[in-house]
Amino acid sequence: MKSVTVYDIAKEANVSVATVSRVLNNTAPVKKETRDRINELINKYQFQPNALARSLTKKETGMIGIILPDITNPFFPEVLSGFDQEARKQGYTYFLCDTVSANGDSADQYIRESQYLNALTEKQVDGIVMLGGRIDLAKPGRELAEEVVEIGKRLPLLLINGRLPGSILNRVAVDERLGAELATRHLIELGHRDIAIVGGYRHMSNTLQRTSAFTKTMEQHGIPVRKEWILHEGFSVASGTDFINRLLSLPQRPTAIFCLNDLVAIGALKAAAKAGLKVPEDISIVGYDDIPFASNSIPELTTVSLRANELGRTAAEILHKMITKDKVAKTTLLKPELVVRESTATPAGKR
Amino acid sequence: MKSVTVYDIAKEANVSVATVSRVLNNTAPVKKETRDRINELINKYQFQPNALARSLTKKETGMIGIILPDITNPFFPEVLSGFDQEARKQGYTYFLCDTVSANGDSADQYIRESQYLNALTEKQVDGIVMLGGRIDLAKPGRELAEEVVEIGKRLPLLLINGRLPGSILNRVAVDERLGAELATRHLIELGHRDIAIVGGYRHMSNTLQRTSAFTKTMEQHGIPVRKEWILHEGFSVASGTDFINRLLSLPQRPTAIFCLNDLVAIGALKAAAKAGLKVPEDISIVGYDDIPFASNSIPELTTVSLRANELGRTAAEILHKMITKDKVAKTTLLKPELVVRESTATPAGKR
DNA sequence: ATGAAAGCGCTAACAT
DNA sequence: ATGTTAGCGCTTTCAT
Repeated sequence: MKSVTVYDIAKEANVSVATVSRVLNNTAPVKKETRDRINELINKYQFQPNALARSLTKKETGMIGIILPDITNPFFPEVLSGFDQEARKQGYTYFLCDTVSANGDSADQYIRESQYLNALTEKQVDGIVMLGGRIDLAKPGRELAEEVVEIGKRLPLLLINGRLPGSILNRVAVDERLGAELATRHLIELGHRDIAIVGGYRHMSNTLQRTSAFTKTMEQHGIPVRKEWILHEGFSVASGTDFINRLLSLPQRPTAIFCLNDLVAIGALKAAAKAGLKVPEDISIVGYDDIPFASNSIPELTTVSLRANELGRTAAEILHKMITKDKVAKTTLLKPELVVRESTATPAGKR
Repeated sequence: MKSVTVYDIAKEANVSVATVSRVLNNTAPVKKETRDRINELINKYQFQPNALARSLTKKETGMIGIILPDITNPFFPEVLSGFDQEARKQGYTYFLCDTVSANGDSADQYIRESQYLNALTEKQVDGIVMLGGRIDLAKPGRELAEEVVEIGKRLPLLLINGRLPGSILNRVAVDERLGAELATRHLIELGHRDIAIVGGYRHMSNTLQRTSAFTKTMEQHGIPVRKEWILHEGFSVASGTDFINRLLSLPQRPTAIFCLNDLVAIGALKAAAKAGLKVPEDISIVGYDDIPFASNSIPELTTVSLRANELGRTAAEILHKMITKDKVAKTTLLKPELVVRESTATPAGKR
């Protein structure tokens, strides 16, 4: 099926392709009469200009790419949704690049990131947003970092909630330390002193930052932090139940648990229920992220909201500015918010 | 920043662009010596062929589009994830087109669908997958349907879990009637006779089909269906709690509730808890979709699995076949599965 | 095995 | 206000 081109339209309208292009893009005045004639033909043939050809000459595609770890993790659809809103508003259409690897191997994930980075630049996207993966590493390998930085030099590249040490890449992020501080202080103010912190990965900078802020906040209140109540290595529901089971088997049990994401908190909720513990009466649980389900669990989860939607929206906004060469701050820091719901309360001993 | 092209490579290698193209695409034998020389240059300059230019001549882009209603609804990320897996395997990169409208107005959604349909064809995608929106309508308007059908004539277009009456469009779907039958029979076999069915929208074909299958199954077992226990108009958590509250205020209460999606079921779970009812002891609840959270609620939700991941994967497979002009069945029907967890049990009266 | 040149469909000077 | 033409960067006959 041969598709119709500007030439076909031009010929039938007895004008040159330039004129057709002019009415298409409204880029120069065209006599109403001929414009009408052309528009009629466009309608008649349902003519759609070939965006590839257009982009080839204009050197802009209106396409952007977003690389993220796993759309199946409920945090990301929220971010993506905000991103989508704003990107759409600016007229972009975007490639979704999910880097999840079937076997959970993170080396695979980084390879995938590289592949997508490549595919996206070949496709001449106007900009790229990255989220998770290597940019969340506490110390990413030199090559891993360099590759991204290199691409960041050739086109607008924005990191969400991550960084590449020493690089000049733009980023937008939610203040990790503040988030952890909010959660910790909430627990302390409720009267807790025996607080565990679980979830995350020791090799990820977010985990490190949050844990460090947690420790600092505890110390500021003169509360000791127990090593055996710090359990990392996991961001899943399953690891959440595992963490709590380990905690419960300890001679000394905490009265509150700060989970480094909501998935872990949900796992904790489940495990607590199975163990016959009531939340928050017997134990308080606070999550992190405020995924949609956090407000639908029983009890509803007290958590730290990363305002994911806004984060995504902001990212798209900034990327757009970068593309249009507007000035943007190198780092945009969003403030997280504590959302107090039902899973936290004053510890039993203090009521 | 001027980017390097085949010409630059060709010149420096003392060959013609044709030769460079040959080694790039491995499309004709090239003397090892010159091939090496070219590859070296490619490496040296980190040369990346411009995919736009390539696509312009090859008339294939390796890009596809997926149009869906709302990535924030946890069912869709599951589908998308399966789709992603397979699409990636086939070397496609895809545009995500989310048609959610801020104000929840479905007219807006259809407009958005049209816009994306247009944008995607202009961008010369190799194929399109549609999900939700107008294709879920029991009777879509003529224009709405025609537009899609028209596009389906020009390029591979596949519908997931939907249809356009009388059209010749390919589709892959999960058997709606079977799903509803599975859920209903499960409840009946448990001993329930007082069963309500809630959720969905009367103008959507899935709601109609499921409700009809529910009714039929009930009748086959000689169980009357009560009109006041059929509550449509909502797929959200909030509508779920609303449905159940209405049900509980009735003089006659059902002993089991079949919710047309998991979100509604979760709302029902919440409302039941607030009303002091124990699930499943006091009332049984079954959902539909098997979203990830269904296995994380307390109690865990008995539900009908649409095998979303597989659905997405299958869609990508079929679309690929359509693109490569392989033969494909017009309709591919997947079988849903009942997943029995904790939210259903024998009714109190029969224990 | 390699080169020359046409063409993919459009936009953007530059003319008129 | 409109036409001519030269690209954009690549692939692909057709020659050699």
